[in-house]
Amino acid sequence: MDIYQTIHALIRRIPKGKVATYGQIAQLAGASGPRRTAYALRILEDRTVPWWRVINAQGRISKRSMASMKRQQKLLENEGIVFSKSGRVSFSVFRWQAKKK
DNA sequence: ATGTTGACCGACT
DNA sequence: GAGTCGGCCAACA
Repeated sequence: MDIYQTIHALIRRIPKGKVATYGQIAQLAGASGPRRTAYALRILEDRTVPWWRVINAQGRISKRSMASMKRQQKLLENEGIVFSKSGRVSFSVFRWQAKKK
């Protein structure tokens, strides 16, 4: 099980209606930096992984393509997540708190 | 081997 | 709030 599979498994644990940041996932996975999370999403093929619940540390959707950004925001809003006028998500309300084991 | 590229982040103007 | 900058380091050419 490589680091990317670990990251995918972690993202699967994010509950509906919550979000996590790249850095948060990377840290939980023991990955060397937030960019590993970004790469893990890039190579993602598993449709069961809720990739749209991963956003950047500014509470904003990271840019890959315009189409994917719109799609991601819509998916999150369908789960009850609210975006501010400036397109940001409030972490105090929607941030996923991973349980310690 | 060497150089470039990021679905990033935090600190700093 | 908006930019810049440097650090990060695996993947890729």
